[in-house]
Amino acid sequence: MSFSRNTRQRDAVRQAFEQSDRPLSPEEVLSLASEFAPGLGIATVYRNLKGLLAEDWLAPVALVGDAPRYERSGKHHHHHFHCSRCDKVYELEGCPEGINRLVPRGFKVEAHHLVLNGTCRSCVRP
Amino acid sequence: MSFSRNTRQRDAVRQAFEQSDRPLSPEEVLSLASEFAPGLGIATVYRNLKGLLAEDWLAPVALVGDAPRYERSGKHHHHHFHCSRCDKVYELEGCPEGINRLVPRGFKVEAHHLVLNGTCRSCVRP
DNA sequence: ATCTCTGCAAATGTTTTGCATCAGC
DNA sequence: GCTGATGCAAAACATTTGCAGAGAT
Repeated sequence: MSFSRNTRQRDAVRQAFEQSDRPLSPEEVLSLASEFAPGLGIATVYRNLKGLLAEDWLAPVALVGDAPRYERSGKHHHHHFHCSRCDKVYELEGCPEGINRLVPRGFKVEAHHLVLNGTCRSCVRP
Repeated sequence: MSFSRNTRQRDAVRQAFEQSDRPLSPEEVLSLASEFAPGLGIATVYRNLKGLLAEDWLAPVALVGDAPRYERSGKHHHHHFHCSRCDKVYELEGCPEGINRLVPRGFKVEAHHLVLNGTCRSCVRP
């Protein structure tokens, strides 16, 4: 095992996520974290994303037809809403019942991811 | 509007999906469809995937930490299980209750996607 | 005969890696 | 001072596009 050093850049990436209430793409992380660590490079963003995913500080969010986003893990359990008009991703509270009923015998479930697609409030009434 | 011609290659791509009971990646499509259309190029696969998505013959499946897959749309409503050991994607019957309860007021839901992650039966007992 | 589709190769866009240097510890 | 982390540039992938020629209608 190796330790991770606490660099200015890694802190900046973490801050980007702490300050944001929605999942971020690598480019968004670069632009947000650059304020705290000027000169930050995209390669460093990717390296830190990978590291923070490995230590489970971040979790990936998969979206249909769009690049993956990342968000702080360890929050309370929640799901997502992906607006097809503005592409924003919102967090949803709660979790539907009966997910375990879908699991075939012999399969072992460790996690689940639910994404609702549609139009968000801002886009419905502009 | 323009019409799509019925080429050997397009048929081959469609056949790949008809013969498969699970979502496919572009590379998998290339290798399966090549049997019906020798010499098939990856660019043609991508062009046909795009076309078949546009005419709603195919639907994309987003996976956490893995490239997107595609499957025939128009099947009965179902969800997916993604095995983190062998990376296969299975179809699940049924749909959990109460998804609409998660939707904030003013949001309009058009679709939802649920993916369970874990270990499939073949990988649990090898 | 027309005009779309194909294969190839080049172009793009995204993510990863090699390497010299920098900076935490 | 040691060693992991960074920035840059190049490399590796994945996907898209331009173009000349093949093939569907």
